[in-house]
Amino acid sequence: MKDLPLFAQHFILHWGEMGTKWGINRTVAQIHALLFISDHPLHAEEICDQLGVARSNVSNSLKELQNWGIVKVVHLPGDRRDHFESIQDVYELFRIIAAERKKREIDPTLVRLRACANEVGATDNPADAHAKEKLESLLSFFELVSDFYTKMDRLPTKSAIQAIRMGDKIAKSIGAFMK
Amino acid sequence: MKDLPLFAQHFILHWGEMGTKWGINRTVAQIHALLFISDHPLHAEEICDQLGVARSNVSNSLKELQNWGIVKVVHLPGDRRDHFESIQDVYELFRIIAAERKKREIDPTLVRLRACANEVGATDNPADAHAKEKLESLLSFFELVSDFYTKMDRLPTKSAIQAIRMGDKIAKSIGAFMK
DNA sequence: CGAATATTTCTGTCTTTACAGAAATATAGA
DNA sequence: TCTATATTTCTGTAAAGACAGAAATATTCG
Repeated sequence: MKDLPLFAQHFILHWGEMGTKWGINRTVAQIHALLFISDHPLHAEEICDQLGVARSNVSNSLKELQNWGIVKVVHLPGDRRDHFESIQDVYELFRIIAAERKKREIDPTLVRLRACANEVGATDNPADAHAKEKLESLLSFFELVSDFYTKMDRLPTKSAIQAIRMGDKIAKSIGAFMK
Repeated sequence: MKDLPLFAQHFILHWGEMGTKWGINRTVAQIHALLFISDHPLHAEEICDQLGVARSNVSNSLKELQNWGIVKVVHLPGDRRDHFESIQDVYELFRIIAAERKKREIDPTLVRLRACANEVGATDNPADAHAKEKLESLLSFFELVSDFYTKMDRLPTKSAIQAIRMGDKIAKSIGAFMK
């Protein structure tokens, strides 16, 4: 890590810590940070040297990043080694991460909540009335979030960003309209 | 856990697994799930029995949930024991979670990115030009997200939900407007 | 104040995850 | 095909996190 400029070290370390708070392996996040700020694709050995982690660790972490779809393999002419580069566009990056998290976490939760709602609906025990209502409201919320995601994901980046920028004005006008 | 109806068991177990994927302790998430679907506040001993975890574990997990602000202590007349209840409104629940995550994760990242941007700005080494640009675009993105959060958080729940519901129409109209 | 009960903190164990180094496998060019 | 190089998988160890049970502390009521 000593070879890297100080600001890069700070960024990579912070990104690694952030990762752990979001259930992402520290090394995985650090490698991503390194690739993200790099102006050219790196091969595994370079990543080892820069971050001071074992070759195997880098190999597995890179596979993980490729599974997430935020790092790609590229080949350089006259070089047999795999080189790796991160998605460079920030919005695209988070769009992919959001899509992946939805697929892995929101969607299975929807399935589970629907199954639970079925189970509780079948028993129809009055003692479960409150729990039933709670699960249903939770399900509604996740469906709302899921639908919103789908809508936003269909939009081109520029429109989506614009919508985010104008979030308050839009929501305010809706609020006024509803009164 | 055997005392609980099957759907409740399934929900609690799933919620626990979800938690781990988001960097939240499994037991913490399970206790929250239990309190969320419960129609009355529970005391620590009841939580132990229902989930089959140690008293100390429950104690620490409850403290964690209180730190997040999604579980509150209540006292029942004629009972010395602390009783605990979860925020019951789903939107309010996720509003609080979002606020807390922003405070713990987005805000420190903003601070860090600004510091990095400063550091790289000071050196002004042409070799760092690309990294500088990357960090700046990342910073812009986080500032956008942060601002959006602040705007949305100021809105009453109903308006916010309405804005989410109408997300696609709004964004589409912006998109058309921009062309 | 003292006993009973409730709660937190401490300590050690167990489980899981992270990770290095070695071994095995795969790949490309000679 | 053989050799050099790249990559992945395997294996053991180390570190971190989760958690139970015990001990300590605090609280309430008689």
